[in-house]
Amino acid sequence: MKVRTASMPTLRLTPLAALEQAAECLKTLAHPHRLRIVQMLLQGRYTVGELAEACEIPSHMASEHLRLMQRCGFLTSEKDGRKNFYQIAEQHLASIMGCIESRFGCVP
Amino acid sequence: MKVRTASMPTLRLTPLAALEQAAECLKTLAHPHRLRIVQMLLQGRYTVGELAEACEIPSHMASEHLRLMQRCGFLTSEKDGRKNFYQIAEQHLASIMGCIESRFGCVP
DNA sequence: CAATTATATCGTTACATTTCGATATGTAAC
DNA sequence: GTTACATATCGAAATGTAACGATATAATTG
Repeated sequence: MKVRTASMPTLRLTPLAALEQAAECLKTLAHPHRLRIVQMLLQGRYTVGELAEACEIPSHMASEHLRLMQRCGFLTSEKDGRKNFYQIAEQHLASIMGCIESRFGCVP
Repeated sequence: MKVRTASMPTLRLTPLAALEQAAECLKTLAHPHRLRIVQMLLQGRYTVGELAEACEIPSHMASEHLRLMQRCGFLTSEKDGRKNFYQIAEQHLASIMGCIESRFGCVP
């Protein structure tokens, strides 16, 4: 067993309960189409159909992805006629997406 | 179909192929025990047994989590006798973990 | 060499997620 | 009212993932 000494700084650990929440959110984010949807919504307001077209998937599947992300607090929606516009609700998504983009490309 | 105008800035989109890679990595990260392991390794070098104890899991399961994270390039390991020390290989983990901590707690 | 310790791997079971077609709901156009 | 459109929901099939006990390897101790 490791014994802590004065020369050893105390280890900062987030409680497991908080890490479970974090893992849930990351799992929700961890899908290529959902990443693209978030990336688009960080740049504007879009309808289900527009997001589906950008991801090259049928709109009923985009709808499902949006429902998942709405359920964990990432997004909100506003109906306008028969269109449904989605937008970012969780502001931390900007910084997390920034990290992802800086690692996986397409940032000058 | 949405028509782009001068007042509308061009939409920056990471290619789907890159988002698939990103999603893979996020999926690997999206587990409470793996998050704790990464959080610890960002603060030092630890053995399988130490990481397992901190996560309160049997060490053969810690070993499995470590294997997954090593396989996607997050970690490397160095044997010393019968102990195996793991450490961070992917430097972007620091900033991503920073985002997660700032949202899910335990940062003053 | 036998026993112990630290880590890794295997095979199975249980559970969750993704995707898809079909269908439903609500709104607008004719 | 009927048709077309946008979105949402349902159920099934396929696939993926997590956890576990058992077992294996490899280094150290006695």
